[in-house]
Amino acid sequence: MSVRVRYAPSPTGSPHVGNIRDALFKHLFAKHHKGVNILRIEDTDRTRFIPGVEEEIVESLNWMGIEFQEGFGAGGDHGPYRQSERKELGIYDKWIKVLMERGHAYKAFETAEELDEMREFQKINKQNFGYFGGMWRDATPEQVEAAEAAGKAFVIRQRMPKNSTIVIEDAIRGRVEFDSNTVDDAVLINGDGMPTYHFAAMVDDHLMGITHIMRGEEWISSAPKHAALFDSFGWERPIFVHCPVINGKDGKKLSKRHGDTKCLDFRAAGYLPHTLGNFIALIGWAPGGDRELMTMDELCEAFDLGGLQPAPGVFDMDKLNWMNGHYLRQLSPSEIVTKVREFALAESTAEYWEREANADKSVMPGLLLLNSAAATDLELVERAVQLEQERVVTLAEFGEACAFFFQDEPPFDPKAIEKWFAVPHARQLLEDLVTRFEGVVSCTPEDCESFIRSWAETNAMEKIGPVVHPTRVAMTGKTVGPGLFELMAALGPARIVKRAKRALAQI
RNA sequence: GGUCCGGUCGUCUAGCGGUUAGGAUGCUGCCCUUUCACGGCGGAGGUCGCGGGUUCAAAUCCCGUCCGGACUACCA
Repeated sequence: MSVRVRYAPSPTGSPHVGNIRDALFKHLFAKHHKGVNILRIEDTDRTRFIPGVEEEIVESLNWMGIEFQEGFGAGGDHGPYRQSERKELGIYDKWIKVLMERGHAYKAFETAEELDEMREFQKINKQNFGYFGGMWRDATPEQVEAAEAAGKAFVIRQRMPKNSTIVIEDAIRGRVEFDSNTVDDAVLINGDGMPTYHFAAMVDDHLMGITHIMRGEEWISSAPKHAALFDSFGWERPIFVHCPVINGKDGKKLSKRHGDTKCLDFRAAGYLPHTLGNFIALIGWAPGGDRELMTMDELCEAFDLGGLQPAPGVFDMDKLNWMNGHYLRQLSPSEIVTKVREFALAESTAEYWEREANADKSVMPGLLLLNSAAATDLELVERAVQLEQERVVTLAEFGEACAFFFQDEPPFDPKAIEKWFAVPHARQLLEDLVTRFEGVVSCTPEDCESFIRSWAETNAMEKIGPVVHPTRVAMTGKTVGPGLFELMAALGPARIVKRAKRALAQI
């Protein structure tokens, strides 16, 4: 039988890296087995629905290259793939009726207040929390009829079997046993007639032929409810795969205080989708051996349940940065220029960098400058990008890193001036620089190098450092950056002269 | 309170009864070198949570214990 898995997000918030990793695992698993990955929207709780999130889910998934062969936005024979629509079609009504008829579900008429009281009582008396039958599990048909006749609101609860052991075979953890008496009677249909996750997801998983229920480990404790549901219907249980979650550096659940966690924020921050994918695939899963840097195809090829980790992992930004720098270095300058330009122009990029949290970083001006420079002098931009790509970690950094190439008057770092324009030979050096390149049409890195070296030699300098540094400050305003000769050649004689003259005014 | 899950360098992990416990990242030293990076070569960092067993032999198997986490909603 071919593998069928589903990614079933709830449109209550933009997907964070944990959600996306969940989706990635399913994509890899489905691809590996040439199976089907299904996208299903779990929007049964209308009160928590946030407009626009469905779009963000799709956008995140598309950006990451996570594919669906079936489901929301992809079509298929098991639709609709939005649970609210399935509810309208009466799918859940039909199946809850079956459950009721078989005695595996019952109506419960407690009010919210009564339930609160019950929980309070349980807490005070140190009893197990939860609804284990209440007033209605064993109510007589007459009592139920009377309550209905009185127009009381009700929910439909699962009648968990008593005094039995429910065994879950988890693909990662193996056999997990539960005493059914410790599992409460979950609400299957709420007071509005909407199915809850416990019911809708399991019915859909069966109807959609899901073979593996892959989900976060936070679901382990409700697995017995789900298993019991499948048993009650007489359906074959899918294989449960409870994946480890991703935590923040402090070992706690990922949240805003860990910085960016939304998938799309990583895009806006300048990370490559493949970096994020490769990186998060390795949290909670390993291909065995020492493999780390892998293409999407390699990940698909290598992915198996056996490599899944039982313990939660921590999201390590340092390693993400390293990996992004690595992949950035593998791109050609023209590929990078294209990416940076798209990146600079994307609305989400500006939105991200204008946020208060990023107010201290000036990223957009450089990005925009690079973009407009590319329109007039693509060659310069490509050379600039090529020279900077080995010292940059994200797309966002290219703007600022390359800025001095395109600025008419790149700002001087005061400390750089202090240090290198104060040397006794600075003036003469810059004047000679002007003389050498004035009126020259073009120059190669070799031309620049020979100028610097011979200048050092004729001025009896043992090393070229004292010649290079003042020149660098004159050319870029900074003390750090690409190799001087390459950078000068990219700038060209005209700019070299102009900048040398400008620097002379600073001495 | 209850149920369940988890535990190898700071972090991600390899390991599946016999290894000097390996790799990556981060930190760090050296080399390269015009700076910063990149790259190359080293180093520090793990009593495999702890305590018992089983075994000639345990990170690997068993038990206990501690610590961490999840769930315990008419949310997912």
